[in-house]
Amino acid sequence: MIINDKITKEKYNQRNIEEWVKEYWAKNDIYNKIKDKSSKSEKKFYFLDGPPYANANTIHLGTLWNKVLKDALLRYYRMKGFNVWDKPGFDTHGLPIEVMIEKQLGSNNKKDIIDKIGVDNFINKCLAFVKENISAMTKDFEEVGVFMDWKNPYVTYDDSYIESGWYLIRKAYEKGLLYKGRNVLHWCPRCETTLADYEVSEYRELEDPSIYVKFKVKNEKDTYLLIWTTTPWTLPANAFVMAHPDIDYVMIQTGNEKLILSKERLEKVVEEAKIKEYKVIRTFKGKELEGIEYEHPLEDLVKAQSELKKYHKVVMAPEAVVSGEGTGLVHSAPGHGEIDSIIGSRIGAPLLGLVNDQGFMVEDAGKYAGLYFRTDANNEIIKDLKERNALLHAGKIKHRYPVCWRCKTPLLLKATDQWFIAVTKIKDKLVDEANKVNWVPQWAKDRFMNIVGNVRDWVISRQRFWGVPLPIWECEKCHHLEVIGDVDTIIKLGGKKPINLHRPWIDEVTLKCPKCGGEMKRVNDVLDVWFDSGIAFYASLGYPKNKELYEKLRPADLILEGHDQTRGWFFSLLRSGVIGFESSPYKRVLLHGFVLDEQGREMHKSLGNYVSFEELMSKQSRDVIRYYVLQNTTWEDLKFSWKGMEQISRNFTIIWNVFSFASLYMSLDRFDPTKNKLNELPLENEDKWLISKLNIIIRDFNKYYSSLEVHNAARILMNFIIEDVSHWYLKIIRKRVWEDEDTLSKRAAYATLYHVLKNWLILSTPIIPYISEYLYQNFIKTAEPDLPDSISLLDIPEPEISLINEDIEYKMNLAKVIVENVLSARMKAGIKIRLPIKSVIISSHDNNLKDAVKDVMPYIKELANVKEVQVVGKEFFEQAKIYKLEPNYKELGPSFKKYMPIIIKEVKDKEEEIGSSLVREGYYNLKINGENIKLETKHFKIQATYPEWLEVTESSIGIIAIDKRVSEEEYKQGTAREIIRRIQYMRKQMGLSVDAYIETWIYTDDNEYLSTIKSVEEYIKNETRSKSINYDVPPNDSYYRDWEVEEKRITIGIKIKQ
RNA sequence: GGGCCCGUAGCUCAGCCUGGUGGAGCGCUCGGCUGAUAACCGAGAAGUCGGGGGUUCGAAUCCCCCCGGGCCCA
Repeated sequence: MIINDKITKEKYNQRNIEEWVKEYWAKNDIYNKIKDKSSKSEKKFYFLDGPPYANANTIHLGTLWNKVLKDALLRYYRMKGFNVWDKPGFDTHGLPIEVMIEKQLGSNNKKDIIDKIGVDNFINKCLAFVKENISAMTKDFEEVGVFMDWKNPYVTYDDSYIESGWYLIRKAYEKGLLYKGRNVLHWCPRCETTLADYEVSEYRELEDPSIYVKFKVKNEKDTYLLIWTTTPWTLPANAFVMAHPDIDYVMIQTGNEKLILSKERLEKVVEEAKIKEYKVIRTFKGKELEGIEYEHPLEDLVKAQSELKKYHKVVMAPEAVVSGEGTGLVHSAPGHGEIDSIIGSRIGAPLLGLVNDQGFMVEDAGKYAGLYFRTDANNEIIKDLKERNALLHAGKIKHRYPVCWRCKTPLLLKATDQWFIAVTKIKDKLVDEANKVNWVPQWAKDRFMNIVGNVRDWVISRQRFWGVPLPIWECEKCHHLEVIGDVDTIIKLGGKKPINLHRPWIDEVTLKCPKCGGEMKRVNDVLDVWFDSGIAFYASLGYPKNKELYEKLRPADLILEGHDQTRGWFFSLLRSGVIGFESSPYKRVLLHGFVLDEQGREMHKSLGNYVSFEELMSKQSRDVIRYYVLQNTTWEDLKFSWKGMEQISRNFTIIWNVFSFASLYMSLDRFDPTKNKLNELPLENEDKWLISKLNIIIRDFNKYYSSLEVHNAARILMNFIIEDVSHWYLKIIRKRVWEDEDTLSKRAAYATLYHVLKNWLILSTPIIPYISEYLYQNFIKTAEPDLPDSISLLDIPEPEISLINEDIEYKMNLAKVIVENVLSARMKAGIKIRLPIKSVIISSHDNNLKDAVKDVMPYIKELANVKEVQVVGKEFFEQAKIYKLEPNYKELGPSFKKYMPIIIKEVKDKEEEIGSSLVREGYYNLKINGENIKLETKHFKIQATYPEWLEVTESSIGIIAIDKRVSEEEYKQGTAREIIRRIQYMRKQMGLSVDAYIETWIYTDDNEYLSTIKSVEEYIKNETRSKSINYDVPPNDSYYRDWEVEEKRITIGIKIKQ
């Protein structure tokens, strides 16, 4: 079929295009057609989607980038003939969602959930909330053209998913990795749950007491250990004092008391405590303090102290003593400090905590029982210390203090019983498996290996509700434990399958103890939410219920997420993979960056720099957004800029114009691509050149995709259509295309352009699928109706290496250089392009130039308006008078190394002499310290001043000059072009179609000028499709206007000629 | 405090691996072109290549230290 002119007639509007395409895809079920095609392939491609957290009803720009990048890759792999697994996922459990629902329901703590709201009600609310969010987020993803299996996403709240989770816990148990332990961990007293290390991510500037407390040394009169703390509430749980064996300590006398503290801190402490007079009695190493016993100032007020008393000694703990703060003596409460607990267990001190789950002091805290830790307990303790003369000084300190990442409540450290997986035991295997993974970019691997090398045991239990229930049942009688791997086992052990595997329903399931026959109840905890997404690699495929699918697809061929997921998802996947399957669940990882604001700061609603998905979509079109995020270097952060997108949107106009140009002329000439095959037509050099370029693009595009450099693929794609096709090729073929007659040359140009545009469109599909589908449907497919229903059903082309033509590349590049230089010389000389240049003179070191120029003459003629090009020997420019030299360090350096500074100086001093010798002889002998140094032309860039009639420019190929002298003949032609341009302009103003014929009137009272015009009448007639030219005042019914051309007044009139 | 990434023109970024006179696009000023023109071409202004030190005849590039931003951890 012939090409129609739909694209030409249409006014370009990207948004309308996208709406049309969106509708087209929906109506014609394109996604499923693509899936059908892809699923027939034997080449598997298991892509695993990192599930976004379903806690909002819209997506962030980062999430958008994430999915668009995934889409750009999946579309590519499908078009490469892979059977692509594209199930998206959503992460749905966890504390953040619980907290949001709590806020919604006005709950303040766990007790409210249990007593007022009801756990079943609460869970149902959480479920409804995430379901709504999932459908809203899905809509957003679809809105930017993400083709994934949205009808069948995996969601972590599904019973089947939960059961898959149990499988891993059971596996860990079977391998002896699951254990219950008592550890000091961060605890949120509002959420009443422990937080894993990585959840302690938020800090606030908070004010705390900063107190210096005196611990009396036993059996020494008026002698005290001086300790410093910002957490007075931990003092009741004090067990011992830590000191550094190698640093210097001092004993000072102040008043009638002796204080012991570190030498380094003495000055600071004295100043802060406002001690006026003191004397250093003795200086000694910390080692000497080891074993010194002390009396705790609150001993009698705290019940627990009767137990802790026996540990009241100074213990050596270099790892716990920071030299820059405090007093060098650190009070230690093993139940409330991480390092404290480690040192404590070394000396056998118990992990005794005195704060309950809600943050209040417990019974064992004696006098302080019932007080909230950071407020009332602190105050009361400080008061008592003061009364007992145990307080040297009480000040305030503002410091970064960890708060709960969801509810912002200040955290505390507290010893609790939790379930762990002993990841440290499988560290070697983790490292081995991690090493097999291919990372893009490379450096991400170093980062990851560093993380893997520092693993700690994984606290999997959380004391919450909305999560995968921990599948552990304990016998009330004999304390036997059963770790359940699936629902069948529940039934086998006498339990009933609940209507839903979540709490509270699962809590009601009791089992019969196989050991003693007693009743077994489930441990109340749920699993860390990181557990959920970490098992996605098999759980999203229904394993182990359905073993086949995972066995077929494993391992994932590609995962890709933001660089924050290095420690997050990438790591938890690996961990689960090794625990459950002894192998890494993925082969390849691609990192992408974050979306930051224009200044490179994080986007926050509170900072006012936040751009929402909605705002973005209301201001920009989908393809522009897609291209904008995809062209950014994938693993670097994206500084979001409206202007940047605006720029890209302008490039889209050019894309459109290219197709519009093609459609205009091809339709006018009734060009049929199916009947005009590229290999049957006589291609001109420029055609061969463009096809060569195209094949380079195809080659590189595939290369970039295979190394996951989508940004480079996107960049070369745009660069090609703009620079090579629009700016260069279309300009060159204009003359051929304007021909009225049906020539083979014209057809060759059309066939070339059609071939290139079609292939370009196919390549661009994964990146900008809307415009490419639209142009495919309305430009390609109208001409080739037998093609499939969507451009996405075509294959990504393979490069035809034999068509990559270096010779033509070289020549075309030569033409570009010459044209650019001629234009530049014209500019300097003030000669308009309409005025032909008689002669261009080139002197080059390139010996092939003379022949090459012949081949590219047409381009130079056409684009630079030049009559002839002379390639001359370098002697031609010897007429020049003055030579200026610029050293070419790249050449000079390697040749002369150490002599460089002297050479540079000599060259400056004897510039003209050296210059003219270089030009005339080709070399110059420079004597330095009696040594002869031969300078050659290649060592310098030579500049010269030339005669008046020459305008000279320098280029990479040599000297390019134009002859500025304008003869009669050139003047005539220039005049013709002046007139032509104005007539063309008027034609356009009138809205005439390009092939319409006109009648033309030209009137001027300058007779000399008129005769010039008359002498080029034929040329003007031809170019403007004028049937005749009348040298008279235009009639009133013509379209006419006055012009001033080179200071001459002229009236031109035109009228359509039927 | 530690690990990794980033810092180049007013803006967005390439160049860095493999050292050789600092680039592109946009924006600005001036000039030109014109039958795909919201396009295009040319010229100009604009840079301590984050700062300092080192290696080298020569450093944006390699090495060390520091500063700012990001991510992850402590």
